[in-house]
Amino acid sequence: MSFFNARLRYALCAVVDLALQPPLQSCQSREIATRQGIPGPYLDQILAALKSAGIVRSVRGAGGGYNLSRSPSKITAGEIVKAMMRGDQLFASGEEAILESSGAEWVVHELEERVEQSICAILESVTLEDLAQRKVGLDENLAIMPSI
Amino acid sequence: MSFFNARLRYALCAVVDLALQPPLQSCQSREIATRQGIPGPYLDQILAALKSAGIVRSVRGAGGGYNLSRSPSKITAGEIVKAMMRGDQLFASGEEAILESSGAEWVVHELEERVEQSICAILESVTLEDLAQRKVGLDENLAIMPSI
DNA sequence: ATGTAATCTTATTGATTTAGTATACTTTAG
DNA sequence: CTAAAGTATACTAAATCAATAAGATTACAT
Repeated sequence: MSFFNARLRYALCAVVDLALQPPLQSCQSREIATRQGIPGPYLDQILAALKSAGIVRSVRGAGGGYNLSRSPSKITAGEIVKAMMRGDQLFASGEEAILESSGAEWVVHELEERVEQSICAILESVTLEDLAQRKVGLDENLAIMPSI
Repeated sequence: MSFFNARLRYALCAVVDLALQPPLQSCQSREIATRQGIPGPYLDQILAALKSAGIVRSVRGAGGGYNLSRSPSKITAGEIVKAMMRGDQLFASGEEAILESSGAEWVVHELEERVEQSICAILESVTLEDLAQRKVGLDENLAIMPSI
């Protein structure tokens, strides 16, 4: 099942990682990779996709790296998810064809649409700031009661 | 993206089809297949999975077929979805391992869980009766205003 | 009994996607 | 110039998807 795949999870981790770094300072992809346990070259592909979606910026050359292109409070989880979808738009293909068919496809399609709507609503309501703050909170708890 | 795949869509169509047939009467898989435009032998596999999940019953031999094992109002879309998931339980694998990790996996996991919760809530709130009635309603509309 | 109509079971296949790896190239700070 | 970074493309092994194929099993009808 799991609607999230490794690529998306890695992207979200990477971007939360960036949100937790001091801003205005660019951060090497390898640092992110080791902190988050993501295979280095694979993360590069993901960062490239995030860049072309306008979510991160990059500075090339020695001393370069990545940083968020906007403040974490202005980036939603939904944007990351959209950036991670290869080509296949949600509901691109011909709806008329389905409507015409005498089968139950249309009703099923409506259900599917309803589910996707609710997914989008959640993802768009969660910002990177929310996720980053949540992580800080959890880390503090873990520091107080280490490995129960 | 699309959280629904062909197998699941076929299963939902098949089961809505059964809900629309006169009850207590078993219905051949081939009839369902042609009505719903599903490849015959593929539907057989799907019906087998639905059977072992206790959603449909079957009568073997000549004159046999399939029917719902409960009234459509007592079967939710969520059950169909669960029945169509091969083995991979939602959130089977070790949560502790994720919690221990210093990365952002846990926060991402929480988000994922929240999304799945909302999907389940929708799917469990929709019954086969709802879907079947909706289909009947649409078919009536289509009869009144044929191919605008 | 036997034929046949139906479900049931298992295996195979080709295409696609996933999750990486590998390699080479480009840009730029120092 | 050169080393440190990102960029780009191609490749691969494994898994999954959507079927197809072939046969086994069951039960009703005659």
